[in-house]
Amino acid sequence: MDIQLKRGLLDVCVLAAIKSADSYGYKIIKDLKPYVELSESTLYTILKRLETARMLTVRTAEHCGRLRKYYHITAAGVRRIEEFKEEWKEMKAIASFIAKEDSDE
Amino acid sequence: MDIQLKRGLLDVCVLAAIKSADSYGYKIIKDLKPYVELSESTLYTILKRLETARMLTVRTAEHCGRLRKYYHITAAGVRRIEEFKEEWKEMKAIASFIAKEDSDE
DNA sequence: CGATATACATCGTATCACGAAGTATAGATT
DNA sequence: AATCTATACTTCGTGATACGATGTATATCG
Repeated sequence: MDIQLKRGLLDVCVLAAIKSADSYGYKIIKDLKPYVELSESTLYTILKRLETARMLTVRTAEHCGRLRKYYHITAAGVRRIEEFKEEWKEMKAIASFIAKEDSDE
Repeated sequence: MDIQLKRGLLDVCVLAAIKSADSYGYKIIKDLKPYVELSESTLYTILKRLETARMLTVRTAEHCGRLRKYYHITAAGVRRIEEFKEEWKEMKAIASFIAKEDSDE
């Protein structure tokens, strides 16, 4: 899949992945795998960015001797998802414009 | 609308805008305006990129004393649109994942 | 004991959208 | 005649971003 195309989805995907239950980096990657592939470096960049934007909070916890950083969505993060849903309507309009132009020869 | 979100659409939008009939910069911007706003600097960057990728060809013509560069889509450009339609299916799957995660509280 | 999975971090690079600023002409308004 | 607006294309610099490469460290399994 084209990198440019999925760009705008990634942040919201990560937010969606932690929305119902707090999660951590490695798990987020595995959970999202069926929908979008994203590398570790990409994910940690995103998590850092979302944290700076206060769309999530972090809590470090030990799990079987290994450290884990659990991410928790904030109200701002939830709002971001809602905002995305609105933007998605515009996206659909654009996509149908493309399909329309393509159909009439 | 979020810049990142529309990124992947822009190239294909421009291709769609010239598909049924050759067009030129200024007209493309006006034609796309109802769907996506894009500045001149953005458009000309895109046109240059698509030309380099051989997805369109350029022809300069005079129109009432002013120069116009008419853009014509190539077979590769048409294929790019087809490819987009496939990618769009994946995009829809991702968007419904986001909506799903968001709905079950 | 070595391979694999888990878990996180950092650096550098390439791609890209866009604002700003510039050049130039035609037609309308004052 | 002068000014404004629309048309039309160009270039430069910047900030945002995805990602490969590389590194650290531990647990588990064969």
